[in-house]
Amino acid sequence: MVLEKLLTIGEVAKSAGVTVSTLRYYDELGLTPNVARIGGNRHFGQESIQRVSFIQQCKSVGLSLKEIQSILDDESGDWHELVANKIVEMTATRDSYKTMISKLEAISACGCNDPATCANADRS
Amino acid sequence: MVLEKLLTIGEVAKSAGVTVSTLRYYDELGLTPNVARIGGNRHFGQESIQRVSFIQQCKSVGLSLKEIQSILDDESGDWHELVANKIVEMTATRDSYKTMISKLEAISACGCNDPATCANADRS
DNA sequence: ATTTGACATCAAGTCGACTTGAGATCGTAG
DNA sequence: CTACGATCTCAAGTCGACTTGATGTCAAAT
Repeated sequence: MVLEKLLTIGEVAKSAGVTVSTLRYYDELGLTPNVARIGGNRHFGQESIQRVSFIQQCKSVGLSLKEIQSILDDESGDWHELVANKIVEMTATRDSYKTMISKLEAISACGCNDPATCANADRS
Repeated sequence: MVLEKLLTIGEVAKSAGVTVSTLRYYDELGLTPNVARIGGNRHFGQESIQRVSFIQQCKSVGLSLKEIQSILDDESGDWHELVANKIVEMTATRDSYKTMISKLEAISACGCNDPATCANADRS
């Protein structure tokens, strides 16, 4: 393989769109492997940018850092199950969202201005 | 109107499926209006149960207590906009979820076991 | 008379994901 | 050699939504 240029923490931060403190925090948690120390300073492989972006994507859909870690570290294929469960969860959330929307819209039409107790809201 | 029986904090907690501490906390934030004090003790109107359940529903779709408060307190119709924005947000989340799923499934098929950097993942 | 149970207040603790701040050190340009 | 910006560590702070703990009051049951 070709020698790849290692990146400073600042470069990774800029490319991945996170702060350097966040990167140190991730490193501390072991979310970024292959971090070389040269004179105390961290040096990241190129793949780190993709990896950190992936973490952000996962976070944006509601995964915790712990869950993300178990996906990234997985040796056993467990993340398939984890992801499957998350899909179910997410679908449920979407459904209750729909319910709430129509509830609110019914109340909106009613004009009573009390979302919580409006009679129109009961056709769930 | 008919005289309604007021409920103790314990009764509301049981019916709405939350702890009494949570109810005290909500009361402190002003999320439960019409709380009468009789000899120091809180007494809630019947509607409190629906109201608290409504709050739980909203929370479950990702609204913060502040946002919920602005829906419940709203005089001006602003909550329509708030809800509309949340729908957009939620839809976006769902979309990125889909993207992530197919990404993970592609990697799963590949077997390289590095979700973050798998080449198969790039057909976003 | 005392114990029990439900209620009260108030301060402090918890958890996750960071951020902020203080003070030290690295690496490079002049 | 010095100055500068980027980096380092470590401790503490932040925010939201509660929970936990200490301590106190009150009414009803034993």
